[in-house]
Amino acid sequence: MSRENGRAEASEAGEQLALIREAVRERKEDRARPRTWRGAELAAELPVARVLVDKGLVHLDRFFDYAVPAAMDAEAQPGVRVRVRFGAGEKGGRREGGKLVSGFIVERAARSDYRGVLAPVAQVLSPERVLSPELLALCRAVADRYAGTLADVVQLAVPPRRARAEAKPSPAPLPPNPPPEAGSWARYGAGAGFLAALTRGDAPRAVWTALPGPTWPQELARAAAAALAGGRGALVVVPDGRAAARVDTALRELIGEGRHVLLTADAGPEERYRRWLAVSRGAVRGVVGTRAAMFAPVAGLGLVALWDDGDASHSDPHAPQPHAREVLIQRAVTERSGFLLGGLSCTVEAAQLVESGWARPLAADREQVRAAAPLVRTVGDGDEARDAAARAARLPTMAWQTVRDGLRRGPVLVQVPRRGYAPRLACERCRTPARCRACAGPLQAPAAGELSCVWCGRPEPGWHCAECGGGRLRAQVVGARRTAEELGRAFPAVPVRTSGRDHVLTTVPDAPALVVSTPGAEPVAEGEGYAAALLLDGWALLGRPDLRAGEEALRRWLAAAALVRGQPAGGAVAVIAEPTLRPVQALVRWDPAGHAVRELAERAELGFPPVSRMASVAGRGEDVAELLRTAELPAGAEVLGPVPLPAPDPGRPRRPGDPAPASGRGHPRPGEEWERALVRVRPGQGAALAAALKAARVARLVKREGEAVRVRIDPLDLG
DNA sequence: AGCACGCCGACT
DNA sequence: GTCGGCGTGCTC
Repeated sequence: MSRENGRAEASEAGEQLALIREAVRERKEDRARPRTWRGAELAAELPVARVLVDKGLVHLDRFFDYAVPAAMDAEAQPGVRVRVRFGAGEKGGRREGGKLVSGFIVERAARSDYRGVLAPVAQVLSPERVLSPELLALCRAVADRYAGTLADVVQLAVPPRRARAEAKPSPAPLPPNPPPEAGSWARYGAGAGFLAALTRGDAPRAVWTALPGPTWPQELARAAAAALAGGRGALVVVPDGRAAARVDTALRELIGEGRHVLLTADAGPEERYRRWLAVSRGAVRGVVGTRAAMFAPVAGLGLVALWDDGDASHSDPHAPQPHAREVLIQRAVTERSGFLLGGLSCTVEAAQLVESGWARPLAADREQVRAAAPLVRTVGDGDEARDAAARAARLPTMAWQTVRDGLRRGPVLVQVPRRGYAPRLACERCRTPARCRACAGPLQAPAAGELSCVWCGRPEPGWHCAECGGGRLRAQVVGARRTAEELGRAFPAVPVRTSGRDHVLTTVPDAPALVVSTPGAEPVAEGEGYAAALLLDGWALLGRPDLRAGEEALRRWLAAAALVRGQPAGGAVAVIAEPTLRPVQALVRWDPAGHAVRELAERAELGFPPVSRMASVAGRGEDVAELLRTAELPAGAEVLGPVPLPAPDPGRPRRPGDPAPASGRGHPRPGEEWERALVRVRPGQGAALAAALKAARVARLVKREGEAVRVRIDPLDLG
């Protein structure tokens, strides 16, 4: 910078300072208006506070400068929550009124680029620096990736304030625990080495295919303990409170009290904030929690771990709907920490991390798998039952025998699908899913209307199966849980216990019983585990109109089957589903990683996510079209559709866990026709896609053209 | 989103 | 001449 330049800037800054001082003096003299502050002077150093104003409006996704009164100088540090007047008009060189809104100071500065009179910070809500520079950078990165606003992401990352929790000091940090033994990690070839690398301070990245059985919480805890032993932080994110409690217990057994916290909703807001503060203040370096914990401001992160990334609850329902896997990948990279993505199953995204070389596989050899997994047998639902009792229960003979034999030795798990899965169309003869010839999207048949593509809307009147040439389609109809009731009647001497959405059982005793459960609610059987499991209605899971149907079916089957004793201990599983289907075969062979690799290859071939990247744009037809026309999409971007958006099912109220209708405003109003388009880009262009869609949306909002549109990066419901 | 400013038509 | 219609643009 030249001498002249420097001087010019300095004098400009001086002038501005004088202007600010004058404005503040005027305010002081204006006694008619009550003030929340009484400072006569501005802070001597860095009198400007850059503030993130907490209003979710897309076009306000930037910082605003405020003056820092001297009285607030010490407390008005970057990261604190403040109240500021926002939206006031200027009158005679002075600001009047304006609504009090809250925000965060993100930076203190010597001068402002704003050519006007700065309003003073109205109030520092608390001196607690909750939005650290690291957390701010993470929120910024997540907002960019998901075409969302910083304020929206910060709202997810920083829990609401609880004054009482802030008043208490956090306990003093404890010295690191000694490194843990390898324990059950010894069953995995690279397991002990992975733990050692975490303790040493390295940043190993692994996709871990967990062996069936109840030990994975201990293994997650051991990995966290290994990172903590090296004096670094560890963050473990799991899908639900039940899993979190199991990992929490395991970690406490390993490293004792006081070195980690459990961050879940059921602790209550105040207790949760107290624990979050202990992490934020650096008093505690270990975190086990559910989705929202993915942002936990752990100091010196040495490990981020995610369990079961295929579980839908890892996707935040609040705008901009970030996925825990993507957020933790981001953290592993920028915070140079180790990374562990584990599950009984394996998602396509996880397989892609391995295939791209970003992470390494962490799996046991086949011998270990065979020893730990139950014997899985499969039977197509067309097979006739030969004996009368089996026919009464509407079950194929083999399934019936599996249950009967299991009940002699212990509890038997019966997995029934949840209701409400929409059917997908498949070839009647060979059951190959029906796909669009133009974009390979799934086909749908509206109640009255012709066959068309769910993605691009192209009609497909003369469909013929690409595999076998068949010309007839079948829609899969859910068989229902009635089978389970009938099963209960068929074994009258055995107690029937149910676990579902409303009452979830945590455990069941090690005694003969039929345990009927929906996927995800399976109780853990005490002792050795279930003697057998019966997985019913595979077609309902496989027939969902979703790109991930196969992966999801396998994930749920594996989760249930992993609760059954290993084959050497007599554990047996019967799955009722077409034996030739890929997920069924993967279950029989207990090979989730292989399944994911094959799915990944197929998605690459068809141009599906995550190999390509997608975004969905929904809104009134004219608004969708306008947004897509104005957006400067990356080269080669492909727009599929738009197609009419199916009206939300009014018969089924939303329940927790259901995907939320995103981003607050902008629902189809009665009588309003909504459309949805998908935008598909090549790998590596996801960031450009998000940026383009965000820019186009901002431009539209600034110009106040049309209604809001919903933009969703990595949409889950790809019909 | 609010709210103030501004540039044209009917009124005292 | 002045009041006020709501189109346009900004919010530190």
